[in-house]
Amino acid sequence: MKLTEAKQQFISSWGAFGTHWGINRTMAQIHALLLITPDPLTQDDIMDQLNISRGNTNMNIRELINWGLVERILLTGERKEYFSAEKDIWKVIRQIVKERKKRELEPMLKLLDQLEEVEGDKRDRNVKAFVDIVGGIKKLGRQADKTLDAMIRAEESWFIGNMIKLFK
Amino acid sequence: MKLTEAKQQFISSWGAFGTHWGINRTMAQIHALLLITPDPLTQDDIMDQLNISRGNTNMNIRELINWGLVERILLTGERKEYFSAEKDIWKVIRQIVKERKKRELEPMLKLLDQLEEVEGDKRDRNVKAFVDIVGGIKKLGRQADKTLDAMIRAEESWFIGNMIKLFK
DNA sequence: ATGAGTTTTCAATAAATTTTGAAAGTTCGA
DNA sequence: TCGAACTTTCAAAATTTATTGAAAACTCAT
Repeated sequence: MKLTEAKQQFISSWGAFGTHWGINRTMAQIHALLLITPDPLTQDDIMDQLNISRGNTNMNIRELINWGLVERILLTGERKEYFSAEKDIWKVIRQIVKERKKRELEPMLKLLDQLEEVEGDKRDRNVKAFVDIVGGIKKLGRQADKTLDAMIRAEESWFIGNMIKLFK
Repeated sequence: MKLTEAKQQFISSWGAFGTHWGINRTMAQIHALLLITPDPLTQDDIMDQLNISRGNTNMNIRELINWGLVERILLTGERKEYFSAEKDIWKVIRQIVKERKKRELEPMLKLLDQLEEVEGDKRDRNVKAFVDIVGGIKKLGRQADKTLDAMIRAEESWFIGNMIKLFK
């Protein structure tokens, strides 16, 4: 397989993959393109390579920057902004985990705390079923929260080493 | 908070949560409703409680069954089908992980194997960047695959116990 | 201060996804 | 075999989400 074709495949698959995880196709594709490109790219480079409009490109680059996955690079003497993605996949994963934890897991746990305080007799099977489920989700959520915290702090070698020990 | 209100909140939050993970709102809401309802429900019960059409209800129940999260229950002497969700959250999570692994991680790893065999001189920085990224994703993906396998096989107590030991 | 180069915004449009509901299909007791 | 009860399908409609592109805003060397 030629490099050009392989790149194309990678970008398109990464885009499709993203849509299964609540990330929009274009954002994932831009990320993919920046991942496999050793040098920083400008907005125009990205527009040209992915055939997307300026507005779309701009909006999704900014979103990637918000996620901490892409950084703006200013080359001295150049007017244009360049963009570059973190290439260390372990760092990428940790960054994504960190953001999703903050955006989704933490608010969810906060909500569950409130819902668990529902009024009513625990002997009512409806109340019991509700409290049991909410409690169960909370317990697992709390554990996930701690585990992910540790993962975010961990070094790749430490993490993988421990995982292998734990699960082999 | 009253039970009715709490249920409503839970269903609606679970639905919103689902959309961040590539799951459609209705499917997540039906799942939520079945989770917090101790007794099996019919299609009509679900339609009424969530205010959705028959077709929509039917389609999403079937999808939940495909995911192994809901089961069809036939009560003797009743014509109607009833539906009930697995209530053990740990089992629910394992089931979801198992399915997503099969549907997404495994095909992705297969693709990466192909892409890594790109033609070209490794001294070309473009080829090198591509191969490095693909290789890196593959390595982490492989580890995730193994780890998730172990998790799927694990008992909750074993899993959480180990996690606590590992990460505290 | 000017204006060429560049980035950002956002209303309009397009595309993708979800939902509806009526019709077709199935099942089963009598 | 019939038909009532129930389930499934799917084309059309509604809704949601993504994309465009032109205009506005910004930036900086002169």
